[in-house]
Amino acid sequence: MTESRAEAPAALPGLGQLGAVRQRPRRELQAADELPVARVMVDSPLPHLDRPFDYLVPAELADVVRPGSRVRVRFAGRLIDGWVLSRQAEAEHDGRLAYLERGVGEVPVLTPETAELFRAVADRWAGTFADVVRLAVPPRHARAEGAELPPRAEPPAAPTADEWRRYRAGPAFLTAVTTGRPARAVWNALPGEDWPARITEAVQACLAGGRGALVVVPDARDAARVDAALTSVLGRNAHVLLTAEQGPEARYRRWLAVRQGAVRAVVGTRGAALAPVADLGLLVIWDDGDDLHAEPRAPYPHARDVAVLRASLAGCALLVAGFAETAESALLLESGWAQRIAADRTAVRAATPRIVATGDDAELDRDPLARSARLPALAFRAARVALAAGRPVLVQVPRRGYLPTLSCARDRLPARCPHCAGPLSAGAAGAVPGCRWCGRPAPDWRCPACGGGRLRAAVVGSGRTAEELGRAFPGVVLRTSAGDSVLAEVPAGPTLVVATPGAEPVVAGGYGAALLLDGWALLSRPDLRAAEEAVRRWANAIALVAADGTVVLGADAGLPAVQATVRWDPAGFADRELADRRALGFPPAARLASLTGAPADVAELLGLSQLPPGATELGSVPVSRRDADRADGDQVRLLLRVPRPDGAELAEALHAGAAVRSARKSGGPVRVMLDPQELL
DNA sequence: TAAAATGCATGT
DNA sequence: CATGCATTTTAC
Repeated sequence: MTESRAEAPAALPGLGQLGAVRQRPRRELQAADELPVARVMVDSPLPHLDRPFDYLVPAELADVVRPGSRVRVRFAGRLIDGWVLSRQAEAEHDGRLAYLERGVGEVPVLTPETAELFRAVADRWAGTFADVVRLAVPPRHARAEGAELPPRAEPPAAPTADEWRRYRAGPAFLTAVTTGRPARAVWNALPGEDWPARITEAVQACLAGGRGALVVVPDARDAARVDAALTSVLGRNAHVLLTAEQGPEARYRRWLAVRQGAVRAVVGTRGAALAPVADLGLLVIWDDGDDLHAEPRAPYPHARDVAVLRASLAGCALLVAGFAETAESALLLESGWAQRIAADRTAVRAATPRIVATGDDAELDRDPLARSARLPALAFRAARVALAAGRPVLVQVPRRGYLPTLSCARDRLPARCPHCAGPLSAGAAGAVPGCRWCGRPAPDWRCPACGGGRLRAAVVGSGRTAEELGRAFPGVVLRTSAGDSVLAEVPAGPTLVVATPGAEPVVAGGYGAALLLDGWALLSRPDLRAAEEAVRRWANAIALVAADGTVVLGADAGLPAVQATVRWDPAGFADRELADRRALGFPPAARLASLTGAPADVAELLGLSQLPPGATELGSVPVSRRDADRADGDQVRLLLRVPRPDGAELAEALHAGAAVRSARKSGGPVRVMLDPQELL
């Protein structure tokens, strides 16, 4: 019922075989009277086909094929899917036009706003429109199309901004959202903040003003928390939850309800940043430093950057929120594009538990067994006090599986390449250390901080923590939340909760204490974002601790990341991080692109791309074969850097280069990523 | 997977 | 050096 076919007339009887072949059943179709040309984007992964194609709209489809409609078209012989960008009076193509084969579904899947957004996302990340549509529009499910839409919820009253009064500019932001002004803010949430409730108030403010709202969170557990908060305030029908782990039918049904404007608020994970919310008034992104916001499928957009782009295009309000703050957020503030929403120091002090860093005990550190068996005395005492008072204790342990890399033997700062500031790696045992980015050897490396020349391998992996703790605190209930058994919540009471970052359960009233172990390991990771990531993980754990609780941070108190955490100064840390990145020429101060593929293919793409004049090549390095990746040949990765203003030009050049390669059908695939998340 | 363009062998 | 048939390329 939902498919409309442009029927070809039945073959005429009596027409000879030869005749039938000669004048091909040239379908006697008539073009629509009004706007007979449809401008169509075809669903092809080939970059050189990433442009509109003109088709004639048969009269039978005149009413069902609208801008945004999904269609089937004959393209180079085969039938493929496409999306109608617009209906036109005239074609741009001067050759013969084919007719659209049929329409698919009644509801146009693209809106003018999302069509523009998808094009902008494709352009920003050097990808194709079709790739972005694939991320944004769930697979069609015919049964879901027949489903009834939920009843429309009435706009709620504007919320009281009571809890937002703790933050400077907080109530003003809610007012701006209610009145439809495109306010843009970076919100530094206080520890212990019931952030799903605050976000719910912002959504309520937006709905009260008659516009739609969209909330993007890192994972399904966070989405469920916001979903519950929204339901408790707005009821069941005012919003939907859009996450990848729903079944295809439910997913498409909810997406359609949003598309048709039956539901005006959405909470979901990264893909939801592209959801077709009608008349968007507010975008919220929570914990934008979480790498789950980075989409692992082409063209690899980051949900925060999508949100920033979309807020600009749609002219809507944006709230970039979290307990921690990223260098990207700091740049939004520095440029004046966004304003900060934060509490003053008095309120911060009142809300923050006591946080102490243990420093690092060199002796414990040298012996990993001793390290896991003997908790620093401070941590042991804090845990015992909390448990004795009948309160739960959170123990945060890093996930296993970090790469062995090199750091200064004395102060443990990551060893960086003197030439390009990439991380040094030992490579084969005993080999000369070399740079993971530019491949240069660094035989006479010296630590820029302390002048030391000795390197040490930083290998991490603490799986035994739970066991060891059980022995240290006999008789105490021990729960773990990690990997595929993540707890959303634990009951209040004297429990030891061992969790990996991102999997910490919440507890009513907050934890009595938190022990953040192996901090030095987090900080000595080779990643560019290691320090920012460490601060973010610590901040998220600290935020779960009661204001009268204690946090023991197992890291050297002299390190800037540790100091910022102990003082609860995520904003100051982000500013500093931004300055550091600028000095090194890294995102977000500069824009990078990585090209990964067989050496010849990478070289070919580079040769075909007209890079902006300011582009510099950071050299190509062999890429270690990723887990289940194809076994074929050695791959290299090339990094390109341009000044931030040239980012669009860089993306365009690479897309154009890829288009030439695909038109030529030459060579194997090259993966292009802009501002890639992990820079090992 | 349909037409158009190109390549190629064959016969004059 | 046309002609017919096979193969490759284009893509509306």
